[in-house]
Amino acid sequence: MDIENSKAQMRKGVLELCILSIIANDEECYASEILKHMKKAKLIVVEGTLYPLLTRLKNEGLLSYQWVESKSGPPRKYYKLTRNGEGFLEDLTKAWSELVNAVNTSRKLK
Amino acid sequence: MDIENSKAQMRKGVLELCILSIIANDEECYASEILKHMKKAKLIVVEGTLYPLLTRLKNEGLLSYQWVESKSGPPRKYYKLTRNGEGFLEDLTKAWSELVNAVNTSRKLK
DNA sequence: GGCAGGTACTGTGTAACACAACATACCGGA
DNA sequence: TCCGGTATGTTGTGTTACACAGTACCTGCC
Repeated sequence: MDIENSKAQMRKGVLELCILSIIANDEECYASEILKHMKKAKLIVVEGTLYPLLTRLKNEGLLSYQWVESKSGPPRKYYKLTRNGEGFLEDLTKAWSELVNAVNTSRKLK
Repeated sequence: MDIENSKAQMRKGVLELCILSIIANDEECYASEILKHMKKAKLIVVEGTLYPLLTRLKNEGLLSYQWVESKSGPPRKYYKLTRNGEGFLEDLTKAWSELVNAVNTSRKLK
């Protein structure tokens, strides 16, 4: 195991949180936009990872989507958070900050 | 997927970092002590998770251990970081703070 | 018609952890 | 001496989620 692997491992756990956050901030967006945003935040993800995740979140009732015509290709699925999704994102955000605290605690524990 | 599942998922990625941090701070410790520390930091892990991980880290040359007699049971394996382990922990710590920044960025991105 | 680019989807593999059962060593009391 | 309980360490199986690479389809343009 090298450091790249460990970084990928840490990233895994927060994908859900990041994707929901990005959708929440954008009001509405489609997969390629999400990918761009994540890339901007230095969280590299590929399409094959993102699409199944979006589908799963939709099936769980956290996201809904809408087909929108595009001028430069096939129509796009614009996602937005459902009410459940908003609640879940709140819980997730709280869990995240608790985790950050827990990790920092374990790093200082004597 | 419920919130507990997501929390578990986030926790997975940081186990390595936490365990190495705890061992680094304690100079030397054995599995049960690590479990106690993690519990104190609200990072619940069970033995069946910890032991294989310690073995893996040892095989990768990040940890070394030493048998030490105990007054209240069988001998214990006291782990400590190797020089490689110290370097790896530094990298991991850096990766962690980068991740925290990345997540926070994605949460504020507009 | 065919080519290029953009968008969405799928199938297979891998890695890591959860869980539960098992193995061994030590100690104290009957 | 034997037995039970506790502390420590180990192993095997299952689940889950993501990576990766390939596929499908639509659109516009030459």
